[in-house]
Amino acid sequence: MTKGERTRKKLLDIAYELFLSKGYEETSVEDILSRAQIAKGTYYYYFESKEQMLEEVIDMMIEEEAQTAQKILESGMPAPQKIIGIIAAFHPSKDEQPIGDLLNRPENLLMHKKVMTKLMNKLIPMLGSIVEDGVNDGVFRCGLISVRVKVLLIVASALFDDNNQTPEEIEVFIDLTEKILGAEKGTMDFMKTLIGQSDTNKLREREL
Amino acid sequence: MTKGERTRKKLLDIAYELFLSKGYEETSVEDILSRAQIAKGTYYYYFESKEQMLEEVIDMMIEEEAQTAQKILESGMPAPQKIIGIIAAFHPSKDEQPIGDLLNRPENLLMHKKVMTKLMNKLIPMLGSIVEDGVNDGVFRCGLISVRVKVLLIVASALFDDNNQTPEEIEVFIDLTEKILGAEKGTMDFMKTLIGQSDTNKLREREL
DNA sequence: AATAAAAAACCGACCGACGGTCGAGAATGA
DNA sequence: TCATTCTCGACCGTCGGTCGGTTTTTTATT
Repeated sequence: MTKGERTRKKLLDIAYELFLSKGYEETSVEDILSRAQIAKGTYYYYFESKEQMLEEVIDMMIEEEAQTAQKILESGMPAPQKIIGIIAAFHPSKDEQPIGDLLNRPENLLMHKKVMTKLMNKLIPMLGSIVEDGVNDGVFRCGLISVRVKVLLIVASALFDDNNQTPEEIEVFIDLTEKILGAEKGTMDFMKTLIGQSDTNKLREREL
Repeated sequence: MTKGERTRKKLLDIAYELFLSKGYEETSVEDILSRAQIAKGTYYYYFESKEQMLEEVIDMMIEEEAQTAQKILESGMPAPQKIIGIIAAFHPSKDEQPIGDLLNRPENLLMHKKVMTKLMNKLIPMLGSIVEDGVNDGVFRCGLISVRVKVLLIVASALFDDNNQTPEEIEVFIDLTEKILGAEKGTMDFMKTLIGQSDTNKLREREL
C-alpha cells in the first residue's frame, strides 16, 4: 500500500464517519481536512469533488448490507424468509445507531437517494433469483419478476426506512407481498414477529 | 391589494417560473432579484429564506393538481376511473412541458420531495374516500384503506414520475392496484390505454 | 553509491458564488 | 408630523473548488 493509497483511505474513512454522524451536506470539506491534518490541495489531488467522494463512501456503506444479503441468498432458508431477510438488510444500519434516522433527515436527501439507488440495484437481482426459486418451488406464482421485486423494495423503503412502522403498515405490506408474488395467504405472516423491532441486527442474527 | 402584496406576488410568480424552468437549486436569489428589479433587502423583507419561499411556490404548483383531483372526485365516474384519474394528476405537469423531467433531475431533490409530500397529503384523503365508496359499491374489498392508498401513490410515483414506464411496469401496477384494493381481475385493465401517453392532459380532458 | 531527472504527493492562499444581514433612507398614510 | 411600511445595496461568512509552486519519493544513469 503506497503512501498515496494510505492517505486516500484515511480521507475516505474520515468522510465515512463524518457523513454518517453529521450527514453529507453538514460535513464540509474543511471538516474532513482538519481531522486528517491535510491541505485542501491534497484532498483535491485524490478526489474530483466532494460529491464524487460521496459515491465512494456510499459504496463502502453499502458493502456491508450487500454482504448480509449475499449470505442470506446462499443460506438454506425458504424463499419467503430469504426475501424478508433481504428487505430487512435494505435498511442500512451502522452498529447500534441506525443511520436510517440520519438518512431521513431532510438535509441528507442526496445521500439518501444515492444509497437507496445503489442498494436497490444490488438487491433487485438477488431478490429476483430468490423469487424465481420460489416460483419453481410453487411457493410463488407470478411473472415479470424484476418489476415486482422493484415494487416490493420501493414500498418497503417508503414504509419502513423511517423506523416508524405502524401495525397497519406492516399488515398491508404482508398482504401486498403475498399478493404481488402470488403466494398463499399467510405465507408471509411470520414477518409480523420480525419487523419493527428496534434492533434489526437481532433479526439478522436469528435468521442466519 | 396593497403595494407590498403586489411585490410579494410578483416575486412569487417569478420564482415559480424560474423554479420550474431552471430548478430550485439552480435558481439563485440574485436571479429572482434581477428579474424583479428589486434589492436583496426587499426580498428578505418578504421571505424568511429561499427555502421558505419554495414552500409557498410549491403550494402554488400543487394547487392546480389538487383542483384537477377535486373535479375528478366530484365527477360521476366509477371509482376505478376516478382512482386512475387522480393518480395521473399525481404527476405535476406544466402546460405541455411536463415538470416531471425537471423534478427528476438530481439537483432538484429537495423540490421533488416537497412536492411529492405535499401532493400526497392532499391526495391520500381524496383517494381514501373514493376507495371507501368503491368498497360500499362492492367494486373493492379491503380494509386499512389509507395505508393501501398510500402504497398505491408511492408505487405510482416511483414507477411513473420519470415518464418512462415500460409495458411491464404498467401491467404490474394494474395487477397491484387490483389486488391491493381487492378488486376483480380486469377491473383496472382500462388503465393500459390511458397511461404512458406523452401528454397527460389528454387523459384528463377525456376523463372529465 | 551518488546523482540527476521525473513522477507522485502535498501545500495553502486565493477565488467566485451563494444565502443571508443590517442600518439607513424613501414612500405612504393617519 | 409621526409612525409604519417598504426599499435599498454594501457587506458578511461559508463553502466547494482552483492553481502555482514546493517537498518527497521513485526511477534511471553513471
